[in-house]
Amino acid sequence: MKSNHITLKDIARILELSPSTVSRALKDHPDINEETKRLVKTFAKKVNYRPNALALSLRRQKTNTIGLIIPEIVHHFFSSVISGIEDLAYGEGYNVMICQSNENYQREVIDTQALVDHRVDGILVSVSKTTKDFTHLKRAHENGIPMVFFDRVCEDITTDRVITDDFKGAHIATSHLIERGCSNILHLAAPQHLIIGSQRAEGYKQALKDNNLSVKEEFLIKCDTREYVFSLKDHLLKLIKEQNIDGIFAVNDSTAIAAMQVLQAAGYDIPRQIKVVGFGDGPNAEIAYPPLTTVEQKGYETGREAMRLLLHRLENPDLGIDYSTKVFTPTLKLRQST
Amino acid sequence: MKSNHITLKDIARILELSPSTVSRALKDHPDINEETKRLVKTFAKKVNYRPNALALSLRRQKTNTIGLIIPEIVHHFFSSVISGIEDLAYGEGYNVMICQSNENYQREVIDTQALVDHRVDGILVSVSKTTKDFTHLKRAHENGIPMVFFDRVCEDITTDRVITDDFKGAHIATSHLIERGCSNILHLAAPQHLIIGSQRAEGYKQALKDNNLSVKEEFLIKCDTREYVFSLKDHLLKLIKEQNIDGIFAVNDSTAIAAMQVLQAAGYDIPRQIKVVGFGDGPNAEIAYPPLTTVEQKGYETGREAMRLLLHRLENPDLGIDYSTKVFTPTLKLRQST
DNA sequence: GTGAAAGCGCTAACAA
DNA sequence: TTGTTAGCGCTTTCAC
Repeated sequence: MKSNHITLKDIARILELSPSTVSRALKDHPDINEETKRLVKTFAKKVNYRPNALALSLRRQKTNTIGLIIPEIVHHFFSSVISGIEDLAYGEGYNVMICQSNENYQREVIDTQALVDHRVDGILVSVSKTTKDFTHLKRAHENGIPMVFFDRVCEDITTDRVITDDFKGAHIATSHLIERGCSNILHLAAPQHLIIGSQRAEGYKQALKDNNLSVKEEFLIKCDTREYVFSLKDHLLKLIKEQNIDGIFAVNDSTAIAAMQVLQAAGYDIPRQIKVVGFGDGPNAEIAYPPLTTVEQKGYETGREAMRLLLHRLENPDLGIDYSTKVFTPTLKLRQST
Repeated sequence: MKSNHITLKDIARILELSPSTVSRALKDHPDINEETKRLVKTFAKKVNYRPNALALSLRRQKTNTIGLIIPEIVHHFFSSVISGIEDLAYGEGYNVMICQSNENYQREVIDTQALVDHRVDGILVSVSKTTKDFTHLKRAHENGIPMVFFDRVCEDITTDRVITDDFKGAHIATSHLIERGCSNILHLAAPQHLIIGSQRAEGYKQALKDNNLSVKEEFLIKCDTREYVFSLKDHLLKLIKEQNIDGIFAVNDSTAIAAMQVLQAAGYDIPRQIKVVGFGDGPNAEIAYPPLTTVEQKGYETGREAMRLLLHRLENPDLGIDYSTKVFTPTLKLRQST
């Protein structure tokens, strides 16, 4: 029972026809005899013939495959993005080659390489947290591979982009805390070299300024994972107590939820004593106790739009440098943590 | 700036050498002049030459790609499986082509087709909930493509398998509830045509019998998603009240957590009045209120082991029908919901 | 030490 | 209406 894929040539030999006739018969070429067509098609179906996609791609110089480089599939936002991409891609006859960089620069470089090697028709990418050098992506782009960045973009490469208005999202979240009466607001932030990190921090700062609250650098803490929260626990609790913190805006939901758990364990009542807002609105937000008020980020739509832009470019190869940026404006999802 | 991948032939032409010489030079063939080698290699590096993986695969009759068919990436268990698979695959020079069936039979058929078309060297698969006909997989398997089932297996196809001892896991969970004093235990179950569904139900029943508790069919409710819980809310609350339910064993964590939320909203105290156990131990379990006692299922290890079995088979094509089944025995993760 | 030629599976221009 | 040929990018046998 070894690998025995039947080829077009096999069919030709058995049916005593030429490969080209078989090829044409299978794709209903007008000047093939109806009789022959029927013969070929029936036989092909019977032996379950499937054309070799590799050979096709090589021939056509088109793989009908698009590459996706994504930081971590476990995050709900990213897995929603994948669904958005796939749903559109499938409908258009494209396959998606998913690579998980695991937030690891080295892996991202290898992934890019692999996609280029496989001659994908285009690449969708959200860069890893640890990526600071973009030559691997630049090279692929200069090589002529259409590329669309989503969520975590690289500003050095001019191309299509799909982003969330992180500044606005953070501004909304922080303003909401202020409206609810908070005046000493902590921000648990992502690394500032990531645009989403700095934009969310800027939105937070601007909201404070707009409400005549002072911006204190020590209120902006680099801490963007659940684990990070637990490792900074003592520092956070000390700061919260000494500075009378009454609101926290975290750069993502799991950080926000971990913060709530640490605070509750220390005896704080949420939202009475401290109010918390997250960012993302994954399923965790509903499960958290209390359910988390958070900024709703549209993963599925982001993926879909990124794929749409890429398809548009693939179908119009002469678009040139007419790049577009799609911005999703997030909204606040009110729950009981504020 | 159009697609301009440089080929081996291009290099040969520019360097005024034959393609074969360039090919050999690049792979350090012994009888190529050192001088020539240096020349070729330097030039190849300079122009960033990358061999076309498609051409290579076609030539070698091996793609070094394995296909993965997975129900839903959003579930933590499955995304962990992916990581386990990828980590091993990468190390061995394999790429993974991930297809998400979305629990949809039609999609699973198309995915299988696509993987066969791409001539993947092997397939790892966990079947969708809605799949009842397995001909698509059978055909691929009979075509000689090595296949490993994980978690949700198909019993009709004899091949390598990686599974969790679902019976045991359910038995442990239910016994734990009984030990904690529960005597009227509900089971929120997965569809019974899925082996994991029936095995977990059987484990639940057996635990009841082993403890001289009666098995009531109306205590076994088909309900395996968060949404399902909310739609059955009234029925569940009625049943719980009328039958004095004091324990719930749910087939997965999100169902368990949703049940806790419904119960709490109805005024029940967990774990005092009703104790709840889940299955899976994803990150939700820690976030839930109260944190969820659950059966720990090893996603990463499952993926890794499935990939290991597949690699073993790829490297030993003459293994024949010497199939193996790896069973992971789950353990109980104690938290505050029981 | 290097090159010519054939072939992996497929298609399409050109011939018949 | 069907067949022949060449070629997509690569490797490898055989010849020189």
